[in-house]
Amino acid sequence: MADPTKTPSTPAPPKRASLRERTRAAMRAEVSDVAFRLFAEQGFENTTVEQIAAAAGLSRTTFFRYFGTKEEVVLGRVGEYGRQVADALAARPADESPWYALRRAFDVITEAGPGRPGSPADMVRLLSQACVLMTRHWEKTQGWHSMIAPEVARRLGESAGPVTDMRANALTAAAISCLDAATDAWIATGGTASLSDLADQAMGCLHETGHTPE
Amino acid sequence: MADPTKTPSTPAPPKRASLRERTRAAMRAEVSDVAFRLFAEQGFENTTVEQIAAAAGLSRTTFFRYFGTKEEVVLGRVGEYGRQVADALAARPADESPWYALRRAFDVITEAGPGRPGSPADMVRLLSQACVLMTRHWEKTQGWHSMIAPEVARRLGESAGPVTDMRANALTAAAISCLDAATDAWIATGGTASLSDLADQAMGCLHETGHTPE
DNA sequence: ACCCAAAGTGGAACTAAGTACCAAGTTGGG
DNA sequence: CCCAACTTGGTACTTAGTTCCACTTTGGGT
Repeated sequence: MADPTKTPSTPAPPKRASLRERTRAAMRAEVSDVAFRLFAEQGFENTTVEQIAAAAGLSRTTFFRYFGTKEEVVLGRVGEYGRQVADALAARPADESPWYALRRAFDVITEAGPGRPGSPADMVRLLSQACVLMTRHWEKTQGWHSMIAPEVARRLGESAGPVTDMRANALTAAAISCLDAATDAWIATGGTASLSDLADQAMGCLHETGHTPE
Repeated sequence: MADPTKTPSTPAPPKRASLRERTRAAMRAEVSDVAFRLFAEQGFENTTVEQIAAAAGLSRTTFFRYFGTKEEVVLGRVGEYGRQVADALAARPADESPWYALRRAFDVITEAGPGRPGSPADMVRLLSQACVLMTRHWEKTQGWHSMIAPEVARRLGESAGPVTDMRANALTAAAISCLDAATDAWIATGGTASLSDLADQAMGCLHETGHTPE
């Protein structure tokens, strides 16, 4: 695996947006478009870098100069939407609660109609189908999530159904995320802090009743 | 990438735990131990399948019969802990709130001292270092998370510090998880439902004020 | 208009993950 | 005791990703 930190794509502009850099960005965009067309036609896994390079009119070698990884083509696009969400979040009134502000920032994604080509909605479809994030796919099929979510669904005490399942999935994934955040913070301290306390903190900031049974 | 659904490891026991299956499980465990020793010594990326196979006394080919992927060695171990958490969750009193029950189920991980070899705590350390889940690493360094979390931290209105950062990370990751759950549910409906409503539902079940600014 | 250092390009050769296939060896259990 | 089923290792292949080198292009200053 390539180290994602030393991406060969944009080595931080030393001064301004020089002509060469703009050309480079344009190339990246064009190659990305070509790649996504192929992905949509034959799927992510079934599309080789060679095909993309050929279709875009460059060599395999050069492709890897623009994208360090095949995945990076997809991830780059995802990152764009992330930037939009981040911008939307920053634009929200400062006195809103973080959770509500986040919900409104996500409108950038949720309110985008699936009509326009290349819209976030379409991309979401492609991403889920493409199974790029093999890891997340695994987590949801074989990992903790699938083992825990059913029990959570049962505990929600609602009639079984797609909406209840979704709520259980959200709850489970959020909890796991909190645990992840706690362990990350714990590792950052070199293991000196109390992982248990950190987990309380992380989960508590989402639902104050995290400390009490009911 | 191998399809994680057709894992060559345990093709569903047709009748009982036959002798051959138990032998197989024992082999898997032993190979896994050898692999983790190598991972700990030289890191995940720098350890080749060939090395693991040689150290375990089997051929490369046979290794792939036990583990479809090098990652699966690690993921298998993670899955064991997941099963423990799931069991712990099922054992909690039925009248506890889901969120609290989840918190207590995580005690299996958080309360395990980092002393014993192969303890969850040690494994957590290894996993974060190994960067197996290249995706999650990316998400946290280049992805949405890193773009959104700082803003959330600012909005928490607390003095900057490691704990605030962790709370912001937890909040951000949880919100993204909710959005993921919503889009998954949305895709499951073929795009007929309102993604926006689903997002409200998913985020709302964690913090009731998700629907209101304050 | 000219020039050159820097950047871009493509090809060849390499490592490593993962897959497909085959021929031989082992063994469980009737 | 035996054979069908399972296991094993070897070879050959595809693809992602890296490294190196030689060649071409070009931006931008003189």
